[in-house]
Amino acid sequence: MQPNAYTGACPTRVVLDRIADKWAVLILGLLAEGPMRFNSLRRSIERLSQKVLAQTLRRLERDGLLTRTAFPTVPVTVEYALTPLGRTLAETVDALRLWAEAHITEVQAAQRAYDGRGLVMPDA
Amino acid sequence: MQPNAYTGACPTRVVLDRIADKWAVLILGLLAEGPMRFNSLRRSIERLSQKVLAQTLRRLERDGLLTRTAFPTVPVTVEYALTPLGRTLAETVDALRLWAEAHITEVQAAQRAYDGRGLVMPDA
DNA sequence: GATAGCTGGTTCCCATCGGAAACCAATCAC
DNA sequence: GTGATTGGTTTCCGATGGGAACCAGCTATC
Repeated sequence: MQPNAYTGACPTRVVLDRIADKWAVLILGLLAEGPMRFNSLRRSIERLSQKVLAQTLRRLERDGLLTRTAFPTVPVTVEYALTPLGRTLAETVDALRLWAEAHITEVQAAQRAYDGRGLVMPDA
Repeated sequence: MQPNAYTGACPTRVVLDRIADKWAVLILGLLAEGPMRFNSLRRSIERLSQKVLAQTLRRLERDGLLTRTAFPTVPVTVEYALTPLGRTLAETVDALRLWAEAHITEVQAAQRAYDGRGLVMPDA
């Protein structure tokens, strides 16, 4: 049996749900440039709360995409780094972020055109 | 000013949040092969509810990624098709799905290893 | 002629999730 | 002793997500 994300029971769904995530994309994009520490990540990604950062990091660690290393310094230092597997994914998801940054103008123009048609808008 | 997804106020965030979405990835992947109708999409993507499909489609339409065309047949026929902009995105997000399908085995192995360490697991 | 089925949705309700803020231990600088 | 650092966890509440039911309008079947 080969994986097929369109099949509901396929475990690929779970993985896709994890990596098709705004915060995971941004975290992997940063770690692609080198290892980083918890608070450094938090300060680099605006509006990302500690709770969600911790959750996302632990899930990515569980999926074998990054490693968590704690150094017994004082205060404790924790470093997050991509695994080889994570590095292959980082290239893929970074393309998503780059697409968004490259086409934001076109998307915003489309939104204005859509909203101007006097229809009910999905959300703000 | 150039777009930067790491800045909280950047509109890129909103776009990234929309395209870094499990259902959007699967929908765009199907539409890349040609236009499809509402119920055809619904049947092709298992466990996707009507409500979420309708929501996702309308947001993608608002963002200028796909077009919605209703034909006055009986019963009414509604066709969804990618725009040129949506086509550029579809290639990018399809890479995500393909990554998930290609590396699912490694991810599952990592999960078993992580869970076997006797730690608290993030979730099931 | 009543029932079931198709089309493409919308609405209701509840569980889950996300985010803000508070709290934590331990240690250092002032 | 007061404040700041480290890397989190806990609490609380509002937003979000998904399942199921419902809708109109027409057709095909029994």
